[in-house]
Amino acid sequence: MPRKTDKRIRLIEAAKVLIHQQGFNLTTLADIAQEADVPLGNVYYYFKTKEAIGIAVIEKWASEWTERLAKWEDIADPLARLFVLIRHGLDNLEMVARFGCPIGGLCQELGKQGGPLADLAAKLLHDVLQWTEAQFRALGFEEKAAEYGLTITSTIQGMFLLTHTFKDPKISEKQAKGLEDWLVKMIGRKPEMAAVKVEELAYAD
Amino acid sequence: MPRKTDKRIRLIEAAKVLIHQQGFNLTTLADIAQEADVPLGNVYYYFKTKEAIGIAVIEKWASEWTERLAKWEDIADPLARLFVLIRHGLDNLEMVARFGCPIGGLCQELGKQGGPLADLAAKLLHDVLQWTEAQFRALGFEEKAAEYGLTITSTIQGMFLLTHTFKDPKISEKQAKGLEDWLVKMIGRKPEMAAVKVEELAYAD
DNA sequence: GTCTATATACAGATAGAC
DNA sequence: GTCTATCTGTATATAGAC
Repeated sequence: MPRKTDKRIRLIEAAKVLIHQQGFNLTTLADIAQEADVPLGNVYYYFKTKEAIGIAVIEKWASEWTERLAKWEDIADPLARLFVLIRHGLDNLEMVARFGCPIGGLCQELGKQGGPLADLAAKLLHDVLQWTEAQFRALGFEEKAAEYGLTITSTIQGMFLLTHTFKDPKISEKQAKGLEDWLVKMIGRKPEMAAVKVEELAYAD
Repeated sequence: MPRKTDKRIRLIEAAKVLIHQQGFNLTTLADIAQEADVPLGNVYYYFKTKEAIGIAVIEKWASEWTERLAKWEDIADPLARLFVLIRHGLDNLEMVARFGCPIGGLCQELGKQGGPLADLAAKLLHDVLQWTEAQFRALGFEEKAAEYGLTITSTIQGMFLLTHTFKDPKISEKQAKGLEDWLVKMIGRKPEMAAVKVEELAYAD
């Protein structure tokens, strides 16, 4: 039996996909309504404005990532956690090649416009950045944690942008390998990946 | 005496600025016409469609960068050339913090849409990428030139995205320093910057 | 070449019957 | 809660006088 929030969820999911694929400004409410199989006029019962849908979509990304990052905290080795983050980015490279990084795309597009959407999008990336910093602190880096966290996050975003621009997943594969090598060399050991369970690597749906 | 192409040039310049600041899709022909001080209807005498303006703007960026990269070829030391590229990116950090990297922004936004605009935007980044690869080859790297070129270009794009997202020029400053340190360590020496003339560092207008 | 007026299309948003 | 019909604004693009 469809619950009260059923259509709302379908609308958010449809908007999440379409905004990733087309960008926020090019995605119309009619697009979203059609993809969610909801009549256009009915959309406004669930969301007062287009911006409200944008907010809901970004909050959906935020909750997914909060959950994902929290789950990875179960991994014993902080270095292995960083490896899992990097490898997670390699799971959907075909998507990244076609449409770019969902988070990076939102930050780029909405960052220019300012307002609540820009702030929320920035918070998405900020959460990831903070998490990476925390891993470096757990590895014993106090002073350099912020810099290294920035390097990881920035490198991943850079490789995604080039992967998207040149439609070439190999770019991310090569750059990710380089990033892992950098980590191993800097920490002085390899990650304890044996203890990482498969479920913790799976892409949450 | 205003030449035949005077308005055309004003329109391209206005579009170049506005598209950087607002993105391509959010920039209207009315915006561009007003900024260039040209009546809206007259715009269509110079450009048949909005896409045609987009093409002209990207070609303008392309010619600027072609000239800039060619000028930097005059620098004797290829390592110094790479340093000049990195430091060029630090010249307009307030702009980058507000509106992101012009090239990266175009690649991100237009890459999703496909078509001629996406291809032309990708070529912008491709030209820079190729140039960086050439510098590594000039430094004696044959096999690794492609990988290192990718690393430089990708790192710069990543730091610009985070600088824009968090509105913090310090991010680029710190990451650029890290990139320079990586280069110095890898090449095994510092760049010959003494021979780099001030004019070669100046931002072409 | 220039510019006003306007055609056309479609976006976000609302009214109101059901 | 749902959905059709529609309002209103605005974007791209064109027509045609000057």
